[in-house]
Amino acid sequence: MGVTKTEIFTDEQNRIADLAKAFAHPARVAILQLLAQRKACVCGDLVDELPLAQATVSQHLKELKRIGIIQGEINPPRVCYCINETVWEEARRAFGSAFDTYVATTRCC
Amino acid sequence: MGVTKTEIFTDEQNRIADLAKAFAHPARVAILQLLAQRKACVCGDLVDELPLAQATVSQHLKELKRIGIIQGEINPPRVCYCINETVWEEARRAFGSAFDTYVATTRCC
DNA sequence: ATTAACTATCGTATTATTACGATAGGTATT
DNA sequence: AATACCTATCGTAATAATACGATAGTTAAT
Repeated sequence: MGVTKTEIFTDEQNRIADLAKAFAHPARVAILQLLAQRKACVCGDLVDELPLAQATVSQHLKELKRIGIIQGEINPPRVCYCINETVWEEARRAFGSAFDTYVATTRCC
Repeated sequence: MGVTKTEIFTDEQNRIADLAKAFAHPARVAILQLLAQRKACVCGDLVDELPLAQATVSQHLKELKRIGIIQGEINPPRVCYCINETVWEEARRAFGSAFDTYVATTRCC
């Protein structure tokens, strides 16, 4: 995304932006929905479910892992992915409180 | 962000991704925080608050307007921006139900 | 040992994003 | 009318993101 001067923003703002990136692509939304719905971890089944190349899915999984919202356990030759509950709750709270800062009082425009 | 095959995903998935983009950059998080906190609309004060060029702030505002989460009322020579309550609530519900689809039961990996 | 199956990574083409200076266009003030 | 002020847009450079084929590396099965 171009340059993004992260140093001029607070850690909280940068973290929220990063957590939002987890949901900022429909493929990642789909992956997170699949992982959230199935109690059992889906592994490479994700590739079958999504009309994307294996390399592309793997790339999205890598991004989600970087953010921390999912985790993978290597179980060769497969890898088992699942939601990282801690980060999931962190994201829930972060967005929750972000939305709560707006109290709909009087309109202005 | 490259190509993004939106046509292979559901409308809901694409909408969530779009709403997430509103928060997927720290500058936009900062803008939304300012607009949410102040009951009165901040206008070009945003440019003073953020250490970014006026053109850059305007570009972020345009993106937030495209998503619909903010709205601007032209009041020349100023423009008054504020949260669009409808879309704000839409986003709250969308993320809320997204997070609720995950019920922490048994771990798998 | 070969083969098959599953993933991650590399390389690369294409497109999107970010940032900013410069400019244009609007209104209010002088 | 000229000026000052505010904001949007244009043009552009730099960088990030998306997607995929090809390849490499792993383990299980033959």
